[in-house]
Amino acid sequence: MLGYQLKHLQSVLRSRMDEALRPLDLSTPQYACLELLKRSPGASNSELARGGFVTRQTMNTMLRGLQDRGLVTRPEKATSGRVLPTTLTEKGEEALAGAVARVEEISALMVSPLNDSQRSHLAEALDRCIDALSSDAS
Amino acid sequence: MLGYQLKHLQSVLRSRMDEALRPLDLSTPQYACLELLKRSPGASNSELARGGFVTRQTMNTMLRGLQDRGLVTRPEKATSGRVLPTTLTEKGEEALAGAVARVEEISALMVSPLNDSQRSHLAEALDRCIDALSSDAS
DNA sequence: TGACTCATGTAAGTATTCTGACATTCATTG
DNA sequence: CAATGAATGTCAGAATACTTACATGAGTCA
Repeated sequence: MLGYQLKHLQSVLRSRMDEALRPLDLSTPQYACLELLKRSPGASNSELARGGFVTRQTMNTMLRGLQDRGLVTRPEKATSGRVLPTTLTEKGEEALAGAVARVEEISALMVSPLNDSQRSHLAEALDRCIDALSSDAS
Repeated sequence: MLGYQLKHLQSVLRSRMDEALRPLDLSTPQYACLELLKRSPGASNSELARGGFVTRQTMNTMLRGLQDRGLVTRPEKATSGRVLPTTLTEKGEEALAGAVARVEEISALMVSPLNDSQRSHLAEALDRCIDALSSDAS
């Protein structure tokens, strides 16, 4: 039953976010990718894939799209190993800034029926559920 | 931030469910479809699509797959309108029963770190968030 | 040093889901 | 009654994500 609620909320949230980001020509996964890069500049493709909960092949094609649009940059050759550290461009930061503003609105709307205490408890509960399922299956 | 947690939990849950259902040759969306049919026997394709948070085209192809495997039945022609009421077959109910057992385990594991009160509050909070985002955008 | 293991980036093909479009049926409404 | 609108089922094509597979580079250990 809780799994169903999760899917429901995720579905609605995804719809709202896609709507809000469409004017910027960004999808929700693309937004997530930019957000990850903001937090972890120079992250590798694989790291971004793990952070975005997609395969590294999927993230790879996403990065190419963002790269072709000039939102992110990757060096031609790796300096060490095979890792190509990705960073946001100026243009990418601007796009992200606009996107964040829109997403924040939706996020705020989503939790608007909850007070601060309830929000903390919700976040705490979700983290515990994640831990419980993440046990050890790699 | 909460959106990220939701995506994370959903991702892990989906993985665990797919693993658990693989021996039965069922995907998580297929399981959801069978579960919906159990609760609403004779549901239409569109109703199932709404309940499973997918488009009716997607649900249509899913139903064909389940139909070809003999898990669900649809009449050839509609008795009224265009609706083709779908129902679980004997074989479908058996498959669902096996699937439910496995899914229940995972569901139980997921909420194992929470006590009864916390589980209620979590469910309540999720419902409120859903309502807040579901306002009026059709 | 050399074999082994592991993680990474990438390519190709498959699977899944969505968007756009159309015909059909029922209900409403003038 | 005729016309309109809404909902349904379905087809075709595009987008998206995944699986399988392979080559490359780094670290480990005998």
